[in-house]
Amino acid sequence: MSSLDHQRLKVNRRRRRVTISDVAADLGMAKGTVSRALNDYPDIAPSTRERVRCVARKLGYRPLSHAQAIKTGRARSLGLVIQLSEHDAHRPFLADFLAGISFVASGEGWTLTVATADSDAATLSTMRRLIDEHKVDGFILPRTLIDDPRSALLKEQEVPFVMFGRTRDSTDCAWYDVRSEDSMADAVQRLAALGHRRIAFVNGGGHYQYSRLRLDGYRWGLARAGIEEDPDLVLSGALTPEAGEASGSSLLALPRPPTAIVFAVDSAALGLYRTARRHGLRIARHLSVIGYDGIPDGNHADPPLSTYAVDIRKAGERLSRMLIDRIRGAAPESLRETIQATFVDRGSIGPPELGTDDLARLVATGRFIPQQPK
Amino acid sequence: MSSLDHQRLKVNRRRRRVTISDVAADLGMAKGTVSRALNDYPDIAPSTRERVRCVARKLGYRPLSHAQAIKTGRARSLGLVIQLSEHDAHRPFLADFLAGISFVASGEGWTLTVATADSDAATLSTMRRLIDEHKVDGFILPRTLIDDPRSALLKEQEVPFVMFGRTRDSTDCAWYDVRSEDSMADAVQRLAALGHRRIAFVNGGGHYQYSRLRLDGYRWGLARAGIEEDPDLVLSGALTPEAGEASGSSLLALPRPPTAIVFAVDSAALGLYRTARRHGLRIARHLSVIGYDGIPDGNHADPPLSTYAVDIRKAGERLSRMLIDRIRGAAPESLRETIQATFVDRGSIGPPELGTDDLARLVATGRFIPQQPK
DNA sequence: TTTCTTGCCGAAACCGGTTTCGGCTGAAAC
DNA sequence: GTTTCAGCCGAAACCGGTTTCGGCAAGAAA
Repeated sequence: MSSLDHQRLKVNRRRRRVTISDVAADLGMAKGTVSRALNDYPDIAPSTRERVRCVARKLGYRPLSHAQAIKTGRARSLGLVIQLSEHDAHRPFLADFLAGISFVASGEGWTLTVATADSDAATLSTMRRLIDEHKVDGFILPRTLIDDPRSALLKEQEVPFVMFGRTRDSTDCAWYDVRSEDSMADAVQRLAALGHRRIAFVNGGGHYQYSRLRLDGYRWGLARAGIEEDPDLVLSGALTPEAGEASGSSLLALPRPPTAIVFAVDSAALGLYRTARRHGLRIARHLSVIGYDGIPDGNHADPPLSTYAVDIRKAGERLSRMLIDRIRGAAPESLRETIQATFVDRGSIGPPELGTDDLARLVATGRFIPQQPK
Repeated sequence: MSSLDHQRLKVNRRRRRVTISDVAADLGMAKGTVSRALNDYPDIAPSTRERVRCVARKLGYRPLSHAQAIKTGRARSLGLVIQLSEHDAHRPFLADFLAGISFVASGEGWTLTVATADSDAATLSTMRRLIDEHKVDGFILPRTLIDDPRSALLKEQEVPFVMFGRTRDSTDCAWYDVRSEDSMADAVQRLAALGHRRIAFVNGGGHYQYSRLRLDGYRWGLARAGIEEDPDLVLSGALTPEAGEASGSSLLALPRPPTAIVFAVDSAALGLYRTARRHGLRIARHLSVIGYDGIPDGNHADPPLSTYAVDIRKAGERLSRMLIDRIRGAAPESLRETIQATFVDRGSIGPPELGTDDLARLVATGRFIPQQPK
């Protein structure tokens, strides 16, 4: 490389970028040939391909992604619209989720476009904008609902997508999901194995697909443990510590309260600690509790909350991988995976120290008087 | 609109998108004229502009962002590279931060491109890739270091950026920052007003700019309260609960332990609760503690951690706004803002029940103060 | 009336790539 | 010695926009 070339390189670096024409000129070839060589077209001689590669590297050529996109119709970008209206048990995991997605995407030379929205309508209109301007080639849909309007939109617009979580109608859908129902069943069986017979279940929000599944799991667990379901012991709609606290209170106010409670959501489970404190009960000794999600807060509770942890980073990686495959033309049916959460016992469960009747008496005579024993 | 047009519209919606040429053809104009009309060029008659607007809307025309980018050199995308190796006090806030950025960006028709990295080197190479492929027009730099290699790179490449946090050399830098030093000073003064004279400070990581500033703030606070600094009472490097717990232990082991501790980082402050529990001390009664960040976990501690909360969503909004202005040509010097965190007293501070000597004796004798039964 | 603006728009170049098409070359087949 | 046919590459069209430039018409100035 002559010193003049060096100079030009410096100047290019500053003001003008190295284009494919620069590479072609340096090689004395047509720019179309350079493009084909770099994109592994079969009608390019291996020696030529190598020569082109070499010069391109030497000049520091990087194709302009949007210049490619205009002809290929591919922005090489994955879309993720995060809706953060409500409780958001996934909030603490967002960083890991993004890390997983971004890791795989970067490896393939793709990028991640993130937007946020505060309602279903806003989510849809944001997605529509991203589609219209063709900012992204496909979407990852977190937190799938039972009937998800997003998948309807994307199917209609023929935009590829993958879902994190299953949905009711999953025709033409690719998805990745954690089999939380299995964890719920596992939780019940563990508690039963410790000697619990009155095991309650506090579910999360109703319109999420996972709520339905987790309730199923709870029932399987009961069935396998040979325990008959008591409808009084099943509550739902608890996504926050406050709601969890309230659920706990009403369960303890029952004539025959549970000695163990399975929560579908960790953050609700944390609310039970307050309930227990108010009643002078010790978690694990008087009242066993298992959550689900593996949120970090659980570690700071006393005793730390036993829960099922989800490898959310891996979920991001897999979803990213699947979406890219999907965009490249893979059939949605071929892109479906489930995984298990892993149980982490941090000490919030144990054999019941008191039976349900003793527990009821303790609660009743405590500082807190239950509303009305029915 | 004829039914044939309707048909074509449908077909377009499906397979081919509406291009500017379609709009031009419908109007019987040149596509250049349409482009100028839509972009508010002055050499277009108002009536024509209106007519073009109308037809464009009718046909549902949306310009392809990367087709524009090729000529304008603007991808209309903001870049954010998140580095999540270490403690990450900002992790719980990531969602809000993204929401803030995304909110303003969307409003201007821009998008947010997010990438993650696990080291300084990876961060830089990721940024380089985004620059080379011109995926983004500028960057938001979170967690500014004292000497930040990212700003060096961006200055050299002449890529616009805004920093969240100040840095040592801020020439040509736009930034937004929370004056955490003021909060530290405020914390010390509050504690002094409650009667504390032995007030310790546990700092965060050394290479962050904020660590230096917060230490300054602590000192101002001492000076204003008329307390002389005791070097024994200043520790640093505590970013996690574990580190906070250790810092707390070593402070309590001093001959004249502090009766109050100011932490630069909430998550470290939470570690002190464990220390206190181990020593049978009650937070607020025997040991006052103030943190900084306002992480949600603090709410679940017992008693909840008093801290300084930062409006991270607003920070995202402002940074987004500033970066867009910067990309549009505003001078970096004109884009600098600071804001105050707000104190939230949740009950982890109070007047010292014991003097430093009594406290030392209590810790030394290891006499456990039983928790009073309900 | 002629000339000079000025306003407005069409035509075409351009941006930086990709893809199609056709022609040239050399070796194998006839 | 032709003919055929890959293999390989150049030329040019194309993608969907933006921007430059020049020309026409109407109105103002001479």
